[in-house]
Amino acid sequence: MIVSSHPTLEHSHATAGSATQQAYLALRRMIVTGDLKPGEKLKIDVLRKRLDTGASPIREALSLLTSDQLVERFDNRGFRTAATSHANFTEILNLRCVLEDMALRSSIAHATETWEEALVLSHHRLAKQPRTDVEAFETRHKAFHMALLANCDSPMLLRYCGQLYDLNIRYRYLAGRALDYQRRDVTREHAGIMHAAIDRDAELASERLLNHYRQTGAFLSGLFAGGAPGSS
Amino acid sequence: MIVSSHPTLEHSHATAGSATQQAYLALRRMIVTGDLKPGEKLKIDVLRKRLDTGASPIREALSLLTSDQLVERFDNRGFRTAATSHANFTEILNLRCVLEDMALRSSIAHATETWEEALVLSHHRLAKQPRTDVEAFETRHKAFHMALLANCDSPMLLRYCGQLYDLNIRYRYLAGRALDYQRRDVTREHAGIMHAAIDRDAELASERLLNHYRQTGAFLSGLFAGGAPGSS
DNA sequence: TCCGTCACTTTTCTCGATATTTTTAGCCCA
DNA sequence: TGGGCTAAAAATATCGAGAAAAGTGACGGA
Repeated sequence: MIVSSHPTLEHSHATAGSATQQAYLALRRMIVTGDLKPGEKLKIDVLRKRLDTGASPIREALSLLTSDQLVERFDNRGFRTAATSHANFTEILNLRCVLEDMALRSSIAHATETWEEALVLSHHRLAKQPRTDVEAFETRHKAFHMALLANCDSPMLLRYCGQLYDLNIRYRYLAGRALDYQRRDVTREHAGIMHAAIDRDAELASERLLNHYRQTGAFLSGLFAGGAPGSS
Repeated sequence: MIVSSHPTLEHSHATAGSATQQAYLALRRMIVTGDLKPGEKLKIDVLRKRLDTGASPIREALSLLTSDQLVERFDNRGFRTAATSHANFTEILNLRCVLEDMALRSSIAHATETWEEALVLSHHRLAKQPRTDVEAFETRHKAFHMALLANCDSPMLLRYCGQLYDLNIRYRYLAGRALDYQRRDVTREHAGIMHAAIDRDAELASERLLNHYRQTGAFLSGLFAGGAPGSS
């Protein structure tokens, strides 16, 4: 169901998979949710004990996380989580706006009934999910946003969007519940985007989507001035 | 000097580095140049013997190559090189056009003398490099194109451009010397792009750059019809 | 006081062996 | 003949120990 940014993992909350896979998922979540802080050194041994697995799976998982730009690797000097900064946040926001705009328009251009129905479904699930369970909410939130783009004809573009989504969500976690959720009626915004998409109105849908992002973006960006998230 | 698409490797033709690093570079080149064919199964043991190293470095190198979308990983089912297809080629071309357009404009907008000089230098090196040594030529060709974008203010965007460049060059290698170099005066095209950039004429530079890409693109695309490269 | 050097500690990286999973091939039975 | 089961083979994935590299801090000379 849930589109992962990485071709390797298919299951959303699967029981097992290889040790590497489990480590990958665990580490990924730890980084995205801020459990592992930006720029933090990732010592193999520490992680090995924490996740109760061997060094090889950890090492391989970290290498894979490199794809997602959540981890950086330094030859003979180990791994660390990607740093955060205001500039980086802005970059992500800008790239998302450009790429998601493309993807959304393409998605709408190729609209099918199946896509439309999947979109409605993901929206329903999102609307029904209470905000109390933050992780569950974020999972569905991503699922909804990816469902919007899912019908686009470019898997690579989709992959980039997924990646950028996760990088962005990381900043949301870092900002903490500061922005939970400002004063906006986000639910209404989602519905608005979805309806425009269903009506095949690419122009309107895109406008609403980008607005959606830019508002959260501006808010988060403001927090930086206040010195909230970020390492450097 | 040479901007690598991967933060890990700094040296262009360094002597050593870790075994993983060496494997990464070797495998990368093998895939890009078509020595390892698209969609090919990558058996650890075979590669281990071929590169005369352990299984761990191979494994880790392959995981890293995942970042570059040159390798795909399947849990418990090993690795294979990324497949090629006409659709994929088109995707890459389109993404490149959008992203390089952004990057180039940004690069020009932030133009400095240092950047300008580095650009001129890379162009000179490219012009001086005879086409007989294909790999050396391609290295400088990439260096030139990246130099154009290098001054853009978004490292992530740059990274994507570098990745896409390599994915594209792979198709060129696959097409073989079929397009070496059609009937165009590519050298003149490069000079044209560079001069527009130096003149800070973003509009013209971008137009020339995209034209440059689209022409090669159209040509390569034509080869697909003739059933030249690609696996599926 | 400052800088370079050396030995020591910590951490990363690599190897070879073993465990687990997938794939293949053979076989039986409808 | 063909589908499904089982055993053997092949490949992947994992572990634990040892080698190599980077980091640390004390000592000695200018």
